[in-house]
Amino acid sequence: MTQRALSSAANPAATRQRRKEARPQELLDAALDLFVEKGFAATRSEEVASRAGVSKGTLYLYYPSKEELLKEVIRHNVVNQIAEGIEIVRAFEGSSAELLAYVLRLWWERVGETRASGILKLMMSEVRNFPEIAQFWIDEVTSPADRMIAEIVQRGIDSGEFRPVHVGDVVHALISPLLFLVMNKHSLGACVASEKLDPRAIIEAQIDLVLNGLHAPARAKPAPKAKGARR
Amino acid sequence: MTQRALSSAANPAATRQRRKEARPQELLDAALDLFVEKGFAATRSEEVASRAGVSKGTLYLYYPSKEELLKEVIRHNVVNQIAEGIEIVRAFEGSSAELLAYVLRLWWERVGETRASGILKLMMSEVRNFPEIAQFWIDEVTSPADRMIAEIVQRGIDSGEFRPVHVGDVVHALISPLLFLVMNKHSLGACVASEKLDPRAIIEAQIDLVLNGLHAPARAKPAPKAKGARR
DNA sequence: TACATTACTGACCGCCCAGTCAGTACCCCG
DNA sequence: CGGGGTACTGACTGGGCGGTCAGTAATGTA
Repeated sequence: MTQRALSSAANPAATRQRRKEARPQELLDAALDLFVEKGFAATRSEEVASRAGVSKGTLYLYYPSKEELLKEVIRHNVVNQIAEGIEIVRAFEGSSAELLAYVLRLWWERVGETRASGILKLMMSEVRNFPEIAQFWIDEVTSPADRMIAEIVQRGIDSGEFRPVHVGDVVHALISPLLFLVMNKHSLGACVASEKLDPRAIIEAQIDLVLNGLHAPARAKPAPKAKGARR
Repeated sequence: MTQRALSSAANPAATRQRRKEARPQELLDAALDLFVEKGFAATRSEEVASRAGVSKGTLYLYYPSKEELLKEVIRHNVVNQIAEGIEIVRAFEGSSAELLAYVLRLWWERVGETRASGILKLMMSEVRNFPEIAQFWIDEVTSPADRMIAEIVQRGIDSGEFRPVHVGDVVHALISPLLFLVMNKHSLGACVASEKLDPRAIIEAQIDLVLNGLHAPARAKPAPKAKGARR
């Protein structure tokens, strides 16, 4: 996907090319990388163009402003992921514990390890300057995702597989290490080699730990008490 | 026109004041708030000055450049916190489980709830543009903190209170929800009221969950569950 | 080969902002 | 009360960057 951009940037005598179809995607890719790495405000639009192998003028042929480019980067990288993931999960058959483990691993494979993970850092860093994006993000990403995890946990409680914890809080406990890994990958981990973590291992440990913490005492089916009650 | 009205020290008098001693701190506070809110690159130095109740020229009397101001903001807000926290923890007497719970609550109280939490977001967002800061941060913050938590967990394992998990991974499981809360507080949570979380509740849930996940099988020595997670 | 179409270029414009410095006014000391 | 030291100001500058557009060259057509 970025080969073309890299080659034309590296190739000194590259002749000018007309590739109307490929430009938007290449520009989005370049913009995502740079916005994640340097931040939106610190990235010059000419850099984006240059990394995509075009001139600044061409960038503005496809996107009316730098800000609109940012929004398109976010929209474009989010849209496909979510619904697709939810569908995969719905099709899963097995215990709630297995499903939770499956979801975490799947998410890391499909998001954490890919360039899409950069979107998360981008959001964290920049939302406050673009409030409209915040609402979009909640509606399209966090709410659906939270709801999906919550359903799994709730099902586990109902079936007696898990003890009756507060569902919302467990959702956060499950999600936060994934975000932690992503943030690390795009901040400290990208600066200092010694800070590189082993994501797979951490995720497996988290699965192990939380499933142990959720597991209902093995004796009776209904769990002993409503410890999770709050609010 | 109304620069002075924004002053935190809040004397509406239009007369210019000479307060050499107080300026540096006020400038650092203003800078921290704005850098966290808008990002380093997107914050104009005149805004910082104005929020601190001085003119831009005064800012440059105390800090030689915007970048140096950023570094000073980070240094200043980090130095005190760490060593102090470690000392408090060393003085604690009690089971490892109690100590872990204590540390999480203490951290939230001393960092998560205070303006110091903004430093975390600032780091995540900006380190990649300031590699020197990354090393400083690791040496002064993440390494000591990780080591401290790891020691507690290790002690718990040695004493048979916890099952023999991989220490490093558990440290991440413990830390990540705190970071999650902080990042939320300074990004989505600061934009959309509906995204506001209940940090205390989430921390209590995390404590409950992880301690359950860590708990060694009850066969041999440890006393029955110490689940009294209440304040 | 000649022409029409249009994807692409890059020099240019005007605004914005980090950083400066000659001047201002506060405060203290006599 | 006057005068000197200095904390503070804000107009100014120089460079940089978002955004534009007249021009250029690649491609399609005949």
